[in-house]
Amino acid sequence: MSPGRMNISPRDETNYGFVFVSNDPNPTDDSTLSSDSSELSGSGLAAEKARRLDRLAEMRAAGVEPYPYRFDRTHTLTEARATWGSLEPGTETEHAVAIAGRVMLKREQGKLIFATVRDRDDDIQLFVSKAVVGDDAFAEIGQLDLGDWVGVHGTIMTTRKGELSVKVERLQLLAKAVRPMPDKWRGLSDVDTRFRQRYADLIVNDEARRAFQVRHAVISSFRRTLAGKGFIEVETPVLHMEAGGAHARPFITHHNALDMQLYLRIALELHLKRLIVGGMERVFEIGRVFRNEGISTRHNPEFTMMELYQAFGDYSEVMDITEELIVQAARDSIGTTEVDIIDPHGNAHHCDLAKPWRKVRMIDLVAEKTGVEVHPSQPVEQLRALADKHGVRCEPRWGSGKIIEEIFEALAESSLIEPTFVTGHPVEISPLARADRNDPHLTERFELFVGTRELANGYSELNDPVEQRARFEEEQAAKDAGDAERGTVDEDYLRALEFGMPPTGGLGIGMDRLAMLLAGVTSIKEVILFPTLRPEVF
RNA sequence: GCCCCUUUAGCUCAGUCGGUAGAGCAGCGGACUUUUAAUCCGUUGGUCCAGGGUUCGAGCCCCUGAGGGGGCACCA
Repeated sequence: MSPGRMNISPRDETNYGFVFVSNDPNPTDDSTLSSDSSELSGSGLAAEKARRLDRLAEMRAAGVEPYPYRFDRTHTLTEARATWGSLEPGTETEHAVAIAGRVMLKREQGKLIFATVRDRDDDIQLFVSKAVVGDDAFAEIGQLDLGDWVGVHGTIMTTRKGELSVKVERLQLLAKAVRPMPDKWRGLSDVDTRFRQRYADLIVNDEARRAFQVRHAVISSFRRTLAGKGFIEVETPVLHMEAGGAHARPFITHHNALDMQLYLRIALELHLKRLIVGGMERVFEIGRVFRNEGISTRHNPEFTMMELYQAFGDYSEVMDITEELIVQAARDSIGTTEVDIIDPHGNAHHCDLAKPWRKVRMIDLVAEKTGVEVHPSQPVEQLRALADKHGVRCEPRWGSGKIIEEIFEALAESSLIEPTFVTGHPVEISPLARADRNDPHLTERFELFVGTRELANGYSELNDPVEQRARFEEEQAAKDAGDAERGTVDEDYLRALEFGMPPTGGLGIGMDRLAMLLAGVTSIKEVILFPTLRPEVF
């Protein structure tokens, strides 16, 4: 123990006392009556922080900066392990390295200290010998706390048991952790804390880090695949005058200078198609959209969509792209196309995503489940009766197409475990999709379901401005009749279509849900770093 | 919005019949020159989520509320 620990200067005491009091407004228990140093003898959170802050003060008093500005490392730990990971046990080398990371574990053993240091992708053991670093440095290293960031100069070695290690010659504190780490072995399991304090979750939970690595790999895979196909990545407005392109309630916000109500976007669709009108031919955007709806294991109010639009294509081509994007993302993120799909009941279904995906019309799935042929051209009373028979509640204003969708969702959706393209949605529920070339009541549309979750949605884009206006007017009429999620007439979008949009195939993929599938997690919060939560009470 | 579950030390968790709070880790003191969730000895640490109520006595029973989780509804 260094002399300074027991005998801090008055200035340090003042400093330390201020911090302590600010963190604990009520330090009036008996232990504080004797002296400041007695605050260091407890082991509550406040006392633990106080001890660590005290160490900071000692270091500063000794002229050592505990928060230096930079550290130049020669190797990441991944690189070090790749280079020397196969050394024989008991090897000493002359290879000098400089590595950096966070102290995760510490094992003091007499005149040796072993510590495990981790950087972003790997960890390595530090081997500290009193005989090598000297008494003073050994004592200082012994003062390190779990969680501290350190930079280390040393040589590569392996221990008798074969553990790759850096034999420390010089160790520098890069940043002091003044708050104790969560449990070193069991991590952090309280989900509230995990989501609110994601930093702590990432420090101690390998699974959390892995899920976000998968998410990153999926998104970068998409960018590569799309770049290879000649798609251009664009960014379109988040603040919208009209919240169009999907059926959803928007968030409302306000611009002060323009004194104008604005909506946060609920989809990327209408702006991207304007770019197809403008001749950009192949565009995509990976962007945040916002829907003012409930929160669940599958829904976060803000989530990430990838939408793409391809001129001269139709929905069948877009289905091919969908499959290619997702299969490649699986390879790039988890190294295989074999996944265990976890259904809402928690059962795992092994599945090879690389197998061709089933394509089935929505009306055929409904017929399969009910034994009755259905079609949007049928009278609404007939379909309402069918819905009643299967316990599906209908609202009076719903037409035949909407009722078919409701029956599909109630009866068929839960059986769609393996990747399935559900196609041929009724026109009524697809205001931006082009009518089927063989059936005016259906659209050339598909939704991809995996593990009963909807992952993607695409169609042959409606490019007839007259037809689009009529569809918008139906949406507006439904909205005026009280259906808050229906759309409005977007005059600027219609003007764009009037300039002429080439035949176009479009696609939207829910990136969060795809990341869930490939990461093998059952809650969307596991793939969103900072999910929406109620405010924490401090 | 509704229903169910949950909340105990910094972290992970026990807590029996209602009798006044425990363990492991972390921390602190000590031993140890090849450990690795190091080990061993000693030791500090509690607004039992909050507020009411019942009771001689509440972590435990009752009521209300809050956070979180799951489900339903809504949706992608």
